[in-house]
Amino acid sequence: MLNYMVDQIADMDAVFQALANGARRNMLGRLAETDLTVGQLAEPLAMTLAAASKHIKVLERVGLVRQTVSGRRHVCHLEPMPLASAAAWLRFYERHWDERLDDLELLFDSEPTGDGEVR
Amino acid sequence: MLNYMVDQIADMDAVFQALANGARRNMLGRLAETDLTVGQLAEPLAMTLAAASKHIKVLERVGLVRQTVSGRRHVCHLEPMPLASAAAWLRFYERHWDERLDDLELLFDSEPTGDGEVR
DNA sequence: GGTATGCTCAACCATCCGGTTGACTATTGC
DNA sequence: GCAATAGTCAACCGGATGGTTGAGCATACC
Repeated sequence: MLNYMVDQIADMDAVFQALANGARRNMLGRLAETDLTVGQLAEPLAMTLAAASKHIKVLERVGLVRQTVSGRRHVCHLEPMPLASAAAWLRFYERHWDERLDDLELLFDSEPTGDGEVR
Repeated sequence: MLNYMVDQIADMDAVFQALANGARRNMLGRLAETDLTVGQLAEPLAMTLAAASKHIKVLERVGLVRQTVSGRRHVCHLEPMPLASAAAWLRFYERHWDERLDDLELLFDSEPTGDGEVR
């Protein structure tokens, strides 16, 4: 019943699209620590303020960021729920990569001279 | 140390980009059940074989699908590891949406006439 | 009041994306 | 051998993306 809410927050295409950009993932990562202004988000990202502002609007449109104006500063806040729905989609495939990793471990275990060093 | 391998498989941008399309996610979902040919993957997806072929190539480029030719049929096989690296990136944010869901539950618990029905 | 700061908006540009069509290759079945 | 089947490839097209510049608008500071 909570899952229903999680799934409805934004459509998958747009969420994954929003995540398909390093600058935006960088922003999300830093917003996970604390709220930041547009300028602070832009600062380490070799691009103009206008470009950063557009990235933030992409994140806002899919519900990943909420922006509140405080004086002349626009403060951004992480809204994590769309990430939960993306994670939920991925979780369906977990058994597949688990099997794959089990196979790998089996391979390592049967390695005769293995000392933990991979290659 | 296995994580190292998982993270290296493909760059995040491309993986999330590949997932940012419903047709491609549909393909992955069905490949999770069983291997399928290009034609079988295309069949339920209102688009030409050529378009489907291009989607499959996107999935191949990021390592999500491996294609083997068998006669005139091209059989596609799910390669799940890039999904694991996407999931790993998302897992970092899990605590955020967990907190958020806890807040929601708290809200529901304090609801005076709550009977479990969400609107 | 006047100037610097923080940010948005609109216009523009090059590139990418998702789709089509048409031509082509290779296999299969009669 | 010939026609049908299964796919790929290249060219093209319209719309989305990711960036820039320049203008404009509030707010903060002296």
